[in-house]
Amino acid sequence: MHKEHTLTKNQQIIFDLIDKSPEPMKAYSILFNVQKKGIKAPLQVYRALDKLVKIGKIHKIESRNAFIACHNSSCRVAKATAFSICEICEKVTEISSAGLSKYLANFKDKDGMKYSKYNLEFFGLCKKCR
Amino acid sequence: MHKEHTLTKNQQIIFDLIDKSPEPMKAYSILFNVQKKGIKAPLQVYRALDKLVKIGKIHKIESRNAFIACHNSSCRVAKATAFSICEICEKVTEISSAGLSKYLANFKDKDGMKYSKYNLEFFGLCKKCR
DNA sequence: TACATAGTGTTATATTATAACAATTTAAAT
DNA sequence: ATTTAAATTGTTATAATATAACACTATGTA
Ligand SMILES: [Zn+2]
Ligand SMILES: [Zn+2]
Ligand SMILES: [Zn+2]
Ligand SMILES: [Zn+2]
Repeated sequence: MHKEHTLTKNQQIIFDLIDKSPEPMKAYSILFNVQKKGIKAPLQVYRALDKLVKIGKIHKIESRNAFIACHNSSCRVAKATAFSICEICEKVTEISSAGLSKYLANFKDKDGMKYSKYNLEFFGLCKKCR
Repeated sequence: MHKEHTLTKNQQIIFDLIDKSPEPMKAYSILFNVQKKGIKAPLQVYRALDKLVKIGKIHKIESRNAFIACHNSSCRVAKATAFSICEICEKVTEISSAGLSKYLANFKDKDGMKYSKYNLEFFGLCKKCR
């Protein structure tokens, strides 16, 4: 059993927004959307995002500078993430494949080193766009 | 045999700089370093970087917004990249593993879709920092 | 209570990246 | 050789992304 993090007000507002979004959200788009709830400055957004990433509630899509809610109960730690990204419609899906995560968690580089943390982004065309 | 790209003056200057650097370089650091050679504006740097990335001479380390020269003859196409990143000293190494690239090139998601393009970033501590 | 840790609100600023436009160079195609 | 298209350049301005610094408040814990 892992520890549940109680989100603060700002964290909850921002998580809810991202969680409801069908697509990854960018920081300033988040800011725009939560201004009516009293979150007025970029830092307030970035601080909440940092924390949410740290506890694994959301992930950052590095190639897009955007954030997506985690729907994969197995990666609460935010340390091993994989996504597929459509290069046309920008749809992003978190990949949850036991085989893939096992392979990557066990991967050793030339020096025999293992890495417990990674981020993988696949690019292609989604079903709709093909 | 693949086509050799003849670099333009700006592209060559910027590639040489990145290629000689022991660590990934950021765009504005590149700009600072090439100003004495007549490249004065960010756009001149970004345009060269875009092209160099496209032809696979350099790669972008997405999580660091930095650029590294490719020393892996097998990924000229810039479509399948993997790196290890030290979270302390920020050393970045391009991973060239036939097994890994084969596994990822053949990976199919839940819908049976394959992806020919991907970027993978491993995080950990390098030998020196452990 | 006292202390430490985390979160907040705010202003200002740093860093990363692109828009828009005019001119020039390069490589092909006729 | 001349025309044409594509790529590159130079330039100014601006957009988008992210952090520094400071004073203050809330929360948990000893
Ligand atoms: Zn996840
Ligand atoms: Zn799509
Ligand atoms: Zn490479
Ligand atoms: Zn290191």
